[in-house]
Amino acid sequence: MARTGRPREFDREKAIETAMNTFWEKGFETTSLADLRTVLNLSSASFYAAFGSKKALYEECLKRYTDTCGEVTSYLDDGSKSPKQAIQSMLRHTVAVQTSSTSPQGCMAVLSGMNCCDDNKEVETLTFSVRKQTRDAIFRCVTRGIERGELAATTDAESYTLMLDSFVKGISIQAKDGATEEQLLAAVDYLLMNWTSPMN
Amino acid sequence: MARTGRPREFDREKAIETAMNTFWEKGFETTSLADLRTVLNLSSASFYAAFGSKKALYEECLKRYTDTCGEVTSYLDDGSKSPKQAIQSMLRHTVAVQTSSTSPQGCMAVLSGMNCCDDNKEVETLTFSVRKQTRDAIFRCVTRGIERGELAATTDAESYTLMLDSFVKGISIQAKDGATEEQLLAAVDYLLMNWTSPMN
DNA sequence: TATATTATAGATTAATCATTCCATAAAAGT
DNA sequence: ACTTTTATGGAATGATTAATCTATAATATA
Repeated sequence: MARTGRPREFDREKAIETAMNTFWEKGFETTSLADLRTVLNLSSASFYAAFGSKKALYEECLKRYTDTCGEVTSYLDDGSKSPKQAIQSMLRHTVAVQTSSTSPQGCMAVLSGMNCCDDNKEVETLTFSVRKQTRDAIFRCVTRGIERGELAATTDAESYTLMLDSFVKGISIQAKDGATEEQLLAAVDYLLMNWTSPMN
Repeated sequence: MARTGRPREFDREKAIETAMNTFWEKGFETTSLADLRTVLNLSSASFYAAFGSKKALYEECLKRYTDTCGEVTSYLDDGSKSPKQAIQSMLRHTVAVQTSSTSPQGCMAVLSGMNCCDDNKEVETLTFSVRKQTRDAIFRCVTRGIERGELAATTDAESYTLMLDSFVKGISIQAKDGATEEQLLAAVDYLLMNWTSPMN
């Protein structure tokens, strides 16, 4: 059964991508509905018919982000690599995405939903859960590193994870502040010297 | 010559401290003038007579922050300590401040002025310069570490600084996300294992 | 006591905020 | 052709934004 009614005149998927980039660059609170209507070239009625609300659109955009360029758990949970290699490839991918000239700098989950007013605390909660997912995946990777003997058996997985994850979250600030891919890749190399690897 | 006219009924210095904490916790854009008037218990006229504008007050608050609890360059430029010890004491102080229960979590220069609308780009610029000052001080410290032989002579000071500073900036996100002082101090210890110190 | 100066409370402003309403248009189903 | 359904453009909504205005109050100086 095909859809009835007047067909939409714009590509909803492309609109989400465009809105994602806007939220990513400017943040949830700082992106006004007028901003969205401008970049999407939509009337108010069309916007609300298609997306429900600014907040609902943001949720779709954040999901799009974690489903595409912001996805990192696949790197960290890749059992075909050594834990150190998994962390390394995740970090390199993260640096590449966050310094790319074709998308906003930094991580959407760090930069776009950190400070919301009381009415929009769900947005903070949502971005927090994304940040937590990354941290949990790093923890799994560190745990495997200890199990495999890549890291000392005495390593406190939680603290070591927090060390790595703090660096990861800091990349967003550096990228936003103008650090280049080359500079951050070199920083990644220095960080991983910390990871004592008797095997490679 | 004493000041003439009706005396102010509130303590301007205390007001700056209070406003600083509000901006620090909620961010510049998310803190409304109504919010400020509430926490300061001030009428609009009194507010503008005393501070000029929301932006001008923010500037005073950020200066207050970097002059007090947000001050870190003194740790990094302390020549009486070894460069590694200087970095370490700076990191420990930073962790203590950013996880203290008596003030907002994280760093004001990272969290309060990251995403501003077009009218308030000066606020972004201002917080950026604060972040840059910290990075420059870390760079000086790293350079001294190389000169003294604490770090390998082949160390790229810029990249190593970026590695350390990314961690520093990431502390803000972790603190805001609920990391405790103990957890972050342990993370600091793991980070500094990276700093190869033949001398201590 | 009179004047100059500054602070106060509270109303007011124009702009912007996210959202909704209304009339019309374009498609599918009967 | 007619009804149902959904999308559209554009005006209108009430709330909130930062900032200003008006009138009055409290101080120092002359």
